[in-house]
Amino acid sequence: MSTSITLLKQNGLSKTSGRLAILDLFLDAGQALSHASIEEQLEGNFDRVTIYRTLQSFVEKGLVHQIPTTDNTILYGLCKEQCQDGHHHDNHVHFICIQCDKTNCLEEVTVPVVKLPRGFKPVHAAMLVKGVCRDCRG
Amino acid sequence: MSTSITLLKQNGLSKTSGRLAILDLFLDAGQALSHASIEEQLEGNFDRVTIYRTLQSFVEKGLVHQIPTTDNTILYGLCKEQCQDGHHHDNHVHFICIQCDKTNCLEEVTVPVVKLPRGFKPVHAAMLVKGVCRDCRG
DNA sequence: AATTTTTTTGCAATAGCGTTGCAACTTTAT
DNA sequence: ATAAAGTTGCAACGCTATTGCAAAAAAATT
Repeated sequence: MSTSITLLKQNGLSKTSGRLAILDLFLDAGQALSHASIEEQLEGNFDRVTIYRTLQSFVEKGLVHQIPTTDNTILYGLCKEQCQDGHHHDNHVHFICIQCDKTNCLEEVTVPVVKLPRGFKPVHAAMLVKGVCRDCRG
Repeated sequence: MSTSITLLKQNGLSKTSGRLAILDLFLDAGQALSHASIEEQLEGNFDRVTIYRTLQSFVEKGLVHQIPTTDNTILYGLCKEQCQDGHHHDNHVHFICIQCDKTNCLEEVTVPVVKLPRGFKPVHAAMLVKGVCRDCRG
């Protein structure tokens, strides 16, 4: 059975062609994707709304996680290794390349714990690093 | 001379009523602001487009910095203390309260340095912490 | 202080992003 | 095979953000 079908089942999502197609894009890409790039890659085979709703359901079920950006778009990341078992982790650092513009989940780099001022109670932390990625350094 | 006039001069921006009004909002707020909340507070005294352009020029000149979010809006933060001298720093942690929804610049908490995998060259790092803020904990 | 130059503002129009309601369709359960 | 539940596409809508241009304001010049 294909990885994408397994992933959908594990996360309690019914198997539809749209979800499989989008999930395969993530598995192939190995990087974070935006709604726009998904829509482009699907070449009109699925409606924009379907893509929005699919991404929404993926986030709700914890299949992918949202990555904050400063350009008012949302990036979606699929964690390959750690999340196969249904448990989702997004406590890793995200790396945004300033040359190729790709965003990678650095799953081996966990977000460090910081000491907050008195009174602030942390629940979740995210970290974004901008720079030049491995591929662009050559 | 008022703080806002000084800040504009220091950052090479001409003194206009719109910029002064928006800058005063930041100085009063002590928290990060979105375009929407600024527009609301200005009560129609300035055009939406003016607000966009003002924020853009503030970012360009380094008066304020953009804070990434996952809800496809951009937040703008003014660093009070460290940035008075014209030097802008945004290497601090941002705290987003999940109860009151306010975002604070924790200027005393610097973003920790993380060790990246071989090949990745960092240029800039940002950190977001979600949780309950001082005011909401009571 | 008056004039010129430069910059900024508001309006109108436009484009893009994201959501909602509803009927048709597909998937899953019985 | 059928019924129930969930998903999809379409159309419409609302919100966010950008651009061009003329009027207005600020800064520089004389």
